[in-house]
Amino acid sequence: MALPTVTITDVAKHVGVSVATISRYLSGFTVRNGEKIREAIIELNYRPSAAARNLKSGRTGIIAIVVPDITNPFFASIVEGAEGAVGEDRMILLVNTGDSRGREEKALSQLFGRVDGVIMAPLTEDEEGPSFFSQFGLPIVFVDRVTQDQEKFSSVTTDNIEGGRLAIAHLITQGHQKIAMISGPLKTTPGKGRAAGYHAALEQASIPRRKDYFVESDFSEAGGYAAMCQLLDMHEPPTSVFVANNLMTIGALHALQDRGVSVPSQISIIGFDDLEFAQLVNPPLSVIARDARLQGSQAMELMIRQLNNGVATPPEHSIVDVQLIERGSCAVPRSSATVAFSR
Amino acid sequence: MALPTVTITDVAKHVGVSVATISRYLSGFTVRNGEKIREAIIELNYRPSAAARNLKSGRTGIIAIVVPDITNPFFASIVEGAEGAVGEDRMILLVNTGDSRGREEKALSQLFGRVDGVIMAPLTEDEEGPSFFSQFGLPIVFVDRVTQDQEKFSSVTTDNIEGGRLAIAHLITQGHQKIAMISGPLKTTPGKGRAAGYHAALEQASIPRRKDYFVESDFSEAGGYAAMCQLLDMHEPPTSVFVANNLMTIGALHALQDRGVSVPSQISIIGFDDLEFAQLVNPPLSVIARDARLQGSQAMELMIRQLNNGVATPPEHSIVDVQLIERGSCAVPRSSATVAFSR
DNA sequence: AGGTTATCTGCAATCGTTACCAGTAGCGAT
DNA sequence: ATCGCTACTGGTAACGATTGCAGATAACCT
Repeated sequence: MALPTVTITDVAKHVGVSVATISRYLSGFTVRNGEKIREAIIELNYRPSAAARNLKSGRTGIIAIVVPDITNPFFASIVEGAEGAVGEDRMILLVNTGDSRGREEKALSQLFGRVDGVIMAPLTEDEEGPSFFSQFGLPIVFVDRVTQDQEKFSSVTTDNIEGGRLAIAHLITQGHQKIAMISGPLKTTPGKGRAAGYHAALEQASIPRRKDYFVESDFSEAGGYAAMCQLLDMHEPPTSVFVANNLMTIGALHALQDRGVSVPSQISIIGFDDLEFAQLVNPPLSVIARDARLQGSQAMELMIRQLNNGVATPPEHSIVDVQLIERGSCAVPRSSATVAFSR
Repeated sequence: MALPTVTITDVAKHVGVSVATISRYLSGFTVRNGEKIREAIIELNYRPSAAARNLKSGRTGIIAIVVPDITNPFFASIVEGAEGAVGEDRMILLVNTGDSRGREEKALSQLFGRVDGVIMAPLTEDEEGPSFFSQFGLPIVFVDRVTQDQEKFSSVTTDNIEGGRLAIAHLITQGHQKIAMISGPLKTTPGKGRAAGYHAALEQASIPRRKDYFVESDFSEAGGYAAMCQLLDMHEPPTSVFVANNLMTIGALHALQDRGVSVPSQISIIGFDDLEFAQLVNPPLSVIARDARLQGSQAMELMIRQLNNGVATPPEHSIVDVQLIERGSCAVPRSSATVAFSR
């Protein structure tokens, strides 16, 4: 290992031609000593320096994906989808910002010059004025969440409002009136959208809005746990809860388990984002699902199109569908009478 | 966007000094016009070209992580752990090989020159002779799985044998005699190790080995499903099953659910690798757990140490512990009489 | 054989940055 | 004024590859 790095010059010397010829051979031109060169490359174990190529061409062949949390199955699926669509001659650089705004900014600035473009789920979208991203100088495709730079950058989002509506409509159909929501942060696109769907569906059914049935949390498991506890501790707890993402759903289910509250006989639960194990939970979890992998691959396709067409390409906005998957965690409320849960 | 890229030369001209001075300013030396330079950099929005720096220095500041499947929570945790240990001045490039040997080799060759080192969970370890990796010319740290290049590359693995033994010992303690295993591929390190633990524990308890109770599968959910079906279809099915990884466990549970076999009253199940939701499954799943995040961070630490100390650093081998987490999917076998499961 | 293409070749410039080297300015001491 | 010292500066050669240009070679035709 660590043999003195072999360069194109070494190969040229070894064969007895100029570096230009080697370079041309490598880029597919027919060369007189092609066979000899091929052998020399193998013998010397020559690998072209990506760094030098990048410098010359200005392209890196790398696309960054910036996500807040790779252990969230949703983001993992996005990455997988993007990975599948990236093609032969490009690679993915993953950045996990760990829900830290600082890391996100730092990472982004470090990305410059290392990648040709960035696919990202930004942490917050409450940028004031001309956003940080617009000065970034690299193509960006937003996925799952968007900023105000709609007219500048492409995006692939979910029909969050419809998702929220579907969930609540499902609960209403089953006779629920006391419908709570454990929401994500309202300053994020999905947080806002799903909450809007919740409120819209309630309004449509003329169910009055109860402030205490709407808990804004943070899309984390711990947050979901705490929020569910808060709902259970109420004097007049809801008969059903819509939980706005997968991690909070896991937390909420843990809370219910710890409190010994049974689903769906005592309370109905519907989550957002399907999970590999949603069917194995007791009872199988009903969810609003969407195709995260598709979101990832679409984002990658938008990015590649943009890179190939040049900077003049106008941004595109794609929205993937949501669907209700009924499994059994939602049922007719046991009684319309107030039932307080024991601590 | 896409303004003509501003280089160090532009900054130099703008300030009226030489490029050398700008370069020195950037690397932290005190220069006469430091303040002016700072302003010019901001005004022109100058970002140093990573490509040029790479070419000059020979370092990229990027460490690759190559995993077979990023949607597997175990690998996602590894990545997260590594991400946390990577430090300020390095980044992670993720490669998802999708269980394809071809992609793995291709990716590896593309990685050359783009990264300073590779942390990887190799797909197969049955390399004959001097392995592919030894010619790779870049530092490698193997994680979870190792190749025969022990004396050449560092690794962070799990005590798989002990894990297998723990699982089986637990079942034996509860009175099981008909203990089956759904194993991973025997040509992989973890597959081999866990199977060895299984056999060792049986032998120690003087339980005769039954070939038909050992099913070699492929670490995938579908594989686990099929293997469990095979076991259930037996004339004399086992009373307990040790499933060698998380995805196969999910598959196996699905199979049991589809067949209406209840756990643990009809069959006991113990998995390998904890899952976020293991406690939410019905019944809560007992597993052999290990700290995947720790494995990731240790791998990254080994890599960084190696990069800092130079190539002469001897390889190190770290093994992380396993532990039994009892939750309730294992119980005393209902009866020692043969019970066949209906299809 | 001579002339005309069609291919292939080497030279050298270039990408943006860093590092070496020599040089100059500033400043206090002589 | 001169000297020596420090602290900074600019010019320039790399790093390894690609590419336009002009020249060389081969191929083809009459």
